[in-house]
Amino acid sequence: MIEKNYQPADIEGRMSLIWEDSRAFSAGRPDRRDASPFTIVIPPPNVTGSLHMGHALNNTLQDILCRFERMRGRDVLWQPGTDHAGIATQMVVERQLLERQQPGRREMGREKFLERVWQWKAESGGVIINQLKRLGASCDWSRERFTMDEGLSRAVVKVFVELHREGLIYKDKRLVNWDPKLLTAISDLEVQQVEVKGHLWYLRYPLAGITFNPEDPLSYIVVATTRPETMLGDSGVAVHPDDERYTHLVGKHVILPLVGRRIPIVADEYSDPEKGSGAVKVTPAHDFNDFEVGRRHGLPQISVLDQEARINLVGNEDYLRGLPEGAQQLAEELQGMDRFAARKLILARLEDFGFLERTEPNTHMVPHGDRSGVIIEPYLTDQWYVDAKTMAQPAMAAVRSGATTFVPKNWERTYFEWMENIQPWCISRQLWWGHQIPAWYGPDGKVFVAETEEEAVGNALGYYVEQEVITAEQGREMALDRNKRAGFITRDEDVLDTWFSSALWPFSTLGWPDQTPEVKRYYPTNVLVTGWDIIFFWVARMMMMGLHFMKEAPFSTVYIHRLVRDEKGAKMSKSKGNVIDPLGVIDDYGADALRFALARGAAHSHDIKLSPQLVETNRNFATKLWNACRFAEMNDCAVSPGFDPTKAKNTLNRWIAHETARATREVTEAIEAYRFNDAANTIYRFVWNVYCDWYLELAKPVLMGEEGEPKTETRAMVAWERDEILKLLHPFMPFITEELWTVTAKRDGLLTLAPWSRKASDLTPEQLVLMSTVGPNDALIPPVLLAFDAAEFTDTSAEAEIGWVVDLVTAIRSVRAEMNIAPATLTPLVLAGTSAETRERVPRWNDVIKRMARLADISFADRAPEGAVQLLVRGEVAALPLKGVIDLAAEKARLDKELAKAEADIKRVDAKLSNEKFVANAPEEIVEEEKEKREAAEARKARILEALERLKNAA
RNA sequence: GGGCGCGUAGCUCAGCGGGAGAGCACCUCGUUGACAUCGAGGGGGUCACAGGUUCGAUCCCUGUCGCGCCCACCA
Repeated sequence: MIEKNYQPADIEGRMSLIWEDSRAFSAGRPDRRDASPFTIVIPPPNVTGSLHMGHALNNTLQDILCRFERMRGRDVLWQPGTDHAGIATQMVVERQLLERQQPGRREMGREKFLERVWQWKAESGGVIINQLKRLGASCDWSRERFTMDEGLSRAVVKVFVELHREGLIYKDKRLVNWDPKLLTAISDLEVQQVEVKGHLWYLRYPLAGITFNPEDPLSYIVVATTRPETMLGDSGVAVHPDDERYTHLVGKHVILPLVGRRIPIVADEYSDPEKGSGAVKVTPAHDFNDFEVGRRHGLPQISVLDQEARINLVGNEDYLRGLPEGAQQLAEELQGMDRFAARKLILARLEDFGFLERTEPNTHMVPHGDRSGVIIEPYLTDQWYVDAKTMAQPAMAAVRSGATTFVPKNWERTYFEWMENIQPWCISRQLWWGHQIPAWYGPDGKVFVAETEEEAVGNALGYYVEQEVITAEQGREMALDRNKRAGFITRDEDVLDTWFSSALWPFSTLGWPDQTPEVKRYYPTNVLVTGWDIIFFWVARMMMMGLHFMKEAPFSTVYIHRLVRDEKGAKMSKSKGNVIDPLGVIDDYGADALRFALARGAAHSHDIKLSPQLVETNRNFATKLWNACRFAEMNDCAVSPGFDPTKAKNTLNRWIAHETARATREVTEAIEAYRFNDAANTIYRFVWNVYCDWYLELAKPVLMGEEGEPKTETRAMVAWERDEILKLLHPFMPFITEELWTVTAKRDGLLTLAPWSRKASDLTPEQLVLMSTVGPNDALIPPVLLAFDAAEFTDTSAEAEIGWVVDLVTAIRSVRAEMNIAPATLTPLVLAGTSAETRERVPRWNDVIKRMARLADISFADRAPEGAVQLLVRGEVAALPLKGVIDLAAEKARLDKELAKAEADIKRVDAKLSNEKFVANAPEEIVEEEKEKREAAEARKARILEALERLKNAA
């Protein structure tokens, strides 16, 4: 028995358990061994994460695909898991320590701290997994993975070691984006350019050998800068080689103000004559461009800041080298000062001595750390890099060749754009939480990279014994005792960028580097579903790693969805306070309603604007479905074992079967094309506007009438239809559909494992496999199946007959409303001059039409009675004799309006048909259509004129 | 500076070469035997603007204006 009221919360809790108990979502189910696999790897949420609307959308879409393919008989693996999220997690735990006034990370030491993080992970990590379950995500939860699992860590080490051996991972000393708050290097992608209102300062750099005089422009050269404090590290001034203003100065020197360093003026194309003064100061250790300029001209790299971006000059050999007496004083004064405080002081000094020419306001982009929010400092350090440029080549080729396709296709351009300009990927992070880099150093700094400590240490000791740095005996002792080798062989302290392990996700989760059966069966995956914000972070890097290690792209399709925004279109953010919590929405309206709202909004080229009200609308839809099923139940509409919908005799039943086949086809094609919104909207309309509004309403007289064959058939058809709807809707609204499936009949199995279309159930397993074979670009081959279905169900005569009923009822309702006829007033209907076809139809629909159009009776006549309202339905006249009730003038006005419309139609068509070029150039069928339109309009006009004539007579 | 996307009914969006669509909101009517979380009906749009291609343009091309986003080391 279906409960009277739809209560999503009850249902959803229950259904989750049932699915879990039946292991419905397990990959490799015995009944699917011969089926073709379908794999999706979840974008692993951070262990620190909790479900937000972006997750809700992302996972709803994945779930739709997985449930759809599962119902089509495929062996689905939706691989779940979480990401260790290096920086984010470390920050969470550090904050917790601070809140509890416990010793900080550094006081604890690395080992203790990591223990603490693992403890945190065990206690509160991964709450998001349960939240995903509440959303209805049909992952194979038994296969949940974590990027720092033993197995996945093994994959990380293996990849690092192999890429290092191949020269694709290397260590380099160059400028990195340094986060002075988190005290770690970060990658280009973790830097956000933020527009900042600042200043452009024009500085006078005195020429060497000439006495500086602020009044004499020939005694100095002007450089402009937004970061005056970096002048401490200047080691040159660059001018453009073709800039005639400065050619005579190239090769000469300037004396760096305040500092006193003598630095050269060089000619370099980097310098832009249009910008600033046309001469630019060169600070190789604090600016990416200057770094390159400095390299080209052999200028020294003078780093003047420490890790926390404080001035560091005292004892700084690079800085002090070649400085005159007295330089020490400035160094001491500035030492330890924050970079911005130092800027102020330096500017004041420059001004005091006449070195500051002028100051201009200047708005420019300043790099910020996306986690810390502080200004990033280009900083000279040793870091590990991936040769992304080399690895990007196969990754681009795979997309170019179509081995991997982006949907929508435009994103490929974005992908190429980035890949073509890719920079070395800095993968080392000065953090503790993460995969520690498998590199060990000897006393001379030589690097030993290996998969295990034993191996690396063995190699190192062997090397140093051979070099006679240590004796063989010492080597043996150190090999056996970690304490003995401490200080001699040390491990790299750094960990890898979180995205390094994420990049391996499509194969590391399957057990790689072991050649597991899962790797064989489920790699490459079919589709990756994600937002555009992590195309670079994640998608591109999975492509690189997948192609390199698996020799195949990790997925054949990348579906990129849009963002979820609030109802006004603003990005949801905590600070704006416009965040809609998916779990709250689920509490209020149910997961199904939320999912359907998201799916209906998931258009290709628009972000989704979500409001609670929108979810409510979709909850109402669920209620509608619920009540439709209750109606079926109340009328004893039950699944009938031998029932074959293709053999239905009743026109109405043939019609709904026809409509269902059409809807099934449309929904299937839409999901295949990742047009989730089209799919969901098609079902919405089919269920509400076709099944409920017309089919059930038209079936009522039969269902409430006497027992007999029509009633038996209709009951079976109502139930069959209900089941088809539950199937179509299941990928979108899994909970309510599974509940209704369970409650409405004794079933052999769960809906979630039921065959997608009726015919699929009739196919042999071999046929099913054949049809779900993956083709190029993951194109499935269901058109075979659909053509089959459609042909079998197509019934144009049923369509025409029910169409006529629908039009007739609609026309009568419309005119009754217009004429303000009370619903209680039953009016007679006279069909005038009807065709034999109509005459034959009427008895079949007599009850229905009377009921739905509020009629007293239906009769035939040669012509419409005088003073009747005359309607045109499919070219024939339906008259409502309402003499006395209707306002003749109003009726005349109504007919005049229709006449005008018919005449306008004729006129427009005539304009076309009389155009020789149109007749000559337009396709034949279009011309033919236009002619038919004209005829129809002419006929309509004739009928309306007759009607007007009769009206006149009545008056 | 480069790139992408979007401007269609009050709102959110479909449609993307041959007569302007949906949902929500709005107005009118309705306690009809699944459903008021509902039913019936209705109003409302020079499809941003200007050119071009075409027999024909909301749809294709070019430009303009407006909005949003991404990338970029420019002093």
